[in-house]
Amino acid sequence: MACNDAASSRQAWGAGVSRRSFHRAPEGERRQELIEATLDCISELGLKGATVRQIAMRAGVTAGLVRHYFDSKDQMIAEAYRNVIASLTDKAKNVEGDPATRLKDFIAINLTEPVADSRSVSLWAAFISQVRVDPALAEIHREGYLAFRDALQGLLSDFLAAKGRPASAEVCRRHAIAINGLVDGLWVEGCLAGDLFREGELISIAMASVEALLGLPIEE
Amino acid sequence: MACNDAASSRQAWGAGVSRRSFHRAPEGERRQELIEATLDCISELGLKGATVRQIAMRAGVTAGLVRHYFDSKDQMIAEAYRNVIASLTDKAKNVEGDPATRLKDFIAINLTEPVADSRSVSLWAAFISQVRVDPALAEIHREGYLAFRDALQGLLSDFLAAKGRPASAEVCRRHAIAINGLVDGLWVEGCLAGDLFREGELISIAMASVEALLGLPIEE
DNA sequence: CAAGTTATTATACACTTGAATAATAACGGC
DNA sequence: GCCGTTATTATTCAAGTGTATAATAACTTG
Repeated sequence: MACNDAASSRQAWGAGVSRRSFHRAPEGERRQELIEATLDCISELGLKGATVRQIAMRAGVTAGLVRHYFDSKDQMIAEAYRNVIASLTDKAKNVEGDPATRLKDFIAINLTEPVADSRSVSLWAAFISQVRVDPALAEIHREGYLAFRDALQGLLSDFLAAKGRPASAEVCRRHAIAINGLVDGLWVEGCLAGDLFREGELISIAMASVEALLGLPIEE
Repeated sequence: MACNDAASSRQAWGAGVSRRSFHRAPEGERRQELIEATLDCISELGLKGATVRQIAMRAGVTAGLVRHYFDSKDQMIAEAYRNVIASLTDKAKNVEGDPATRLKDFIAINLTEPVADSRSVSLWAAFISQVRVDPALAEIHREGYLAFRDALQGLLSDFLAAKGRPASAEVCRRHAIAINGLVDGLWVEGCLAGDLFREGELISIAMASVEALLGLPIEE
């Protein structure tokens, strides 16, 4: 984020032996910038548009630098994937308050920006499409999915208990699978074609659906 | 499907001026073979592994032929996308029988092979990831989604009427959005990590969820 | 402020890509 | 059975790919 206008900081160049001036980024910062640039490229240009040169250009550095921070382009992309999964799940896992509020917020967060936007779903889809190709990505997906579902299952367990209807782990598991599917499906379509839905409609549908699935009102 | 072993049909070659013998495919057949090979490549190697040469090899022809059937590689891929969408929606749209059976079959079909398999979801994701890049693909997706949801909405409308609980278009729309999301979400996860679920579990969860969402048993 | 370390640049390389071209083998009509 | 049409092959091309390497500018340490 610090000094990305490298493109404009070229000096005279071409005449003598001098080369472009540059900025030495602090520890770890350039790494994150490169990952961010990678994700920008993937979401805007597709996976095959995310070339080393294109990524470096966005990050305001030259292509060679990529190999100084990562063993290979593929490794950088795998690391970028972990970043995406984390950004999609972190926000939802940090909900706070009483069980009903936490459940409600969990659903709303996943259907609201920044989790729900076209960039996120593009990135998610790009990686999903590689799950069959690269087993490492498959493993990352699997962990992310299970962590997400487990978090949801915990929320449901607490919620049902608080409502005086404690449920077995098995029942909670089935509810978690269903609600996870519901939220994921609505998230995808909302991201891809948000204009097909009215403002707040998806959240409203999601809330009503969860209430129907659990057979309980979420609010007091 | 007819004569794919072109790789083995090379003749002497190399010595004189003769070239590889080949088979002139009937009208439209080669086109479909190329599309099929394209989809195979995308699902197994990813979008960027689906090169003209790789695709041609799978189809048992040489790379140049692609441009004889399609204006460009991109156009061929767009056409392949239409193929995928069609294969994902056709089976589900042709359900027959009484309203309850049609609804039940619709859900089951979407969560059973061949609709629900890792190849399908890979292809779907590969294209979804390009929706932001290529507006033509965005339009194809939009049409496919709406057709699918409209079909579901019709099924729901018939089902509710048959159960003596006719519902307005608006109510059916909301139910269709929710159930579509639910089925899509379960479909994705089932395709990606089917081993996380027991045999038939996803269908069982989907059926129970739809009953809860509609507030009605599906069976008699 | 000098010397050493290294993050960064510039350039080169071998290879792959989608596309264009010309030659030719396969087939349909007569 | 020959001939014209065209589907198919073989080859070429310029542009783009990830990676390797050497030079160098920026910072760190004394």
